[in-house]
Order: sequence, then structure tokens, then C-alpha cells
Amino acid sequence: MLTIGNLAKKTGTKVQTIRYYEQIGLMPEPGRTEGGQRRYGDAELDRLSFIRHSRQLGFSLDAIRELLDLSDHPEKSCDEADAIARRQLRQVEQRMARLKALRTELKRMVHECSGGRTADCRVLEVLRDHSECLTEHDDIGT
Amino acid sequence: MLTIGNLAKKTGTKVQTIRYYEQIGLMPEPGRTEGGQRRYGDAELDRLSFIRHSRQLGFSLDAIRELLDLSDHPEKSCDEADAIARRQLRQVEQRMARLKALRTELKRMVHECSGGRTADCRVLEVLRDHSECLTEHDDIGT
DNA sequence: TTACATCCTCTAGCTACTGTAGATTCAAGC
DNA sequence: GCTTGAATCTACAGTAGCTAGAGGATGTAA
Repeated sequence: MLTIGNLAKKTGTKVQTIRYYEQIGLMPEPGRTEGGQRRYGDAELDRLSFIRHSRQLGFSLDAIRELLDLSDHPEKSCDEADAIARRQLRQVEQRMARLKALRTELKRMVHECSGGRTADCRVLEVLRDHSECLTEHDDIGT
Repeated sequence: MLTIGNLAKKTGTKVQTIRYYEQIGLMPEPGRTEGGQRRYGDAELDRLSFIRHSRQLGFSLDAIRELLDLSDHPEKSCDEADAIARRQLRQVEQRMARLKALRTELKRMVHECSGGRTADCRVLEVLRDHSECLTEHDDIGT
């Protein structure tokens, strides 16, 4: 049996995060000692590993909830899990495209700046005037 | 003189966002009508355009605060603005590298999934077992 | 038994907004 | 001058995904 601290260490998660996952129903309520401390078994370790790995791949907690549900029902069709992963892939590709445009613009800004006073700074100038931009960037590049 | 709604339209910002910027001190408190409604002039239009454009390029509100401060002092050295832009460029490049690794992994997951039951689903299998991953991804790819 | 790390709950904070409720103001048309 | 309807006002709550801290209880080794 693992304490919450050991489970945290094994999965590279913060203790508070585990409690948070429990709170939002992503992790089950574990058994407790007489004194009220949580104790975890292998099933919980697997589940949390699954969650963390999915987070590392950028899946949202909602998507992970769906994936866990599918994982809990081996007889269900695989299509849904596949769809979720494809959706995630699309999102990653969209974000990459956006970042690429941002990088172009930032590089240009930085390269054109030749030092001196802020009055003549190309960085600030470009920020002041959108029309100087070569690429479109209508959405925030997060 | 512009109402808040017209300023919002001109800059592609939501009305609430403008009020929020005022609240956190990014936008100044504007003049008011007798009835208490905000009215904006050209200076505010310029400032908000600067903010929105910077946001589109992914700068944080804190970074924008610094950039605005530099912009307000034309006699200062340009170095700081340059440093902020370079930092932003580095962040964008780091994010892109991370997303690239994620994309590789997601593509592999999706390509290996051949339909069927979730019990045999490669997507779920990979998520269950990090050791199947070819690339490292220790941080979340946002 | 005592010391000390770890655990507990609860609450608040982070970024950058977005949405809602209920009241007020503005501008146009008659 | 009056009505109507859109726009505005304040204030507060909510979003994602945690993270940090206070103040107290528990577990374990010496």
C-alpha cells in the first residue's frame, strides 16, 4: 500500500494534484487508515500513470475522462479512443502552425532591432502597427 | 470620442476585456460622461491596439506591461524591449519543439490503431505504458 | 515518549479572460 | 417631451489545471 506521497513520487505528480484529481472525480476515493490517511494500491497507480501520461501528451482532463471510461470497458469499440487521439493530433498541428507564424514575426522583429533608443526600436514599432506584419495571426498562440 | 463598444469593435476586443485591462491597470481610467459611461480617445485606441497585437504574438500581460512602459519612455535604451522579444521567441521555439515530439507520438498512436475492441486498442495501450514512447515528453505540451 | 516528516481539510491564488444579473444611460424616432 | 431598445454600468462567479499556505492531526523511528 502506498501513501499519497509515495504515489506522488512514483508518478511524478504533486500530492495536491492527486487530491485535486480525486475531488473532480478523475481518481476514485481510496481506502483510508484509521487515522484518515489515504492508502493506494496498484490499480490506482496504473490509473494515475495513465492520467499523467495522457496529460503529458496534451490531452485535456475531459478527454482523459473519456479515455479512462473506454479503457474500463474492453468490449467497447476502439473508434472513440481513436477519434479522441485524432482530435488531439489535429489540435497539436494547429497550434504548431500558429506558433510557426509567430516565430516568423518575432524573428523578424528581433533581427531588425539594431539597438539604440526605444524611440527607434523596431520591436515596439511592429507591435504598434499590425500592418507591418507579414503573416496573419488572428488568434493567440498558446 | 469612442464608446467602449466602438473601441471594442475597432480593436477586436470584447467589452469586458477592456474593462478587465482597466481593472488590472493595463489601460488607464478613461474619461466618463455625466451618466458615468466611459469615453475613449485616440491615445487609448493606440494603447489597446498595441496590447492586442502583442497578445496575438503571445506576449504575457506582464511582458506587455513592460513593453508599454518602454514605449512610454522614448529616451530609454532599446535593449530591454529586445530582450523581452528574444525571450518570447525562445518560448515559442521551445513550445514548438515540444509540440513536435507530441505530434510524433500521437501520429504513431493513431496509425497503429486498426480498429476493433478497446481491449486491443493501441491508443489506450500507449497511454497505459509510457515506456512505449519513442520520444521524451516530460512537460505538458501547451 | 518524543521528534519530525508527512498527512489532513479548507481556502485562496494563478492567467487571461468570459458570462451573468439587475440596474442605469444614451440616442433615435415620434 | 416621451418612449423604446440597444448599450452601458457594477459586481460577482466561473473557466482549466493546478499550486500554495494555514493550522492541526497522524505515523513512524529512535
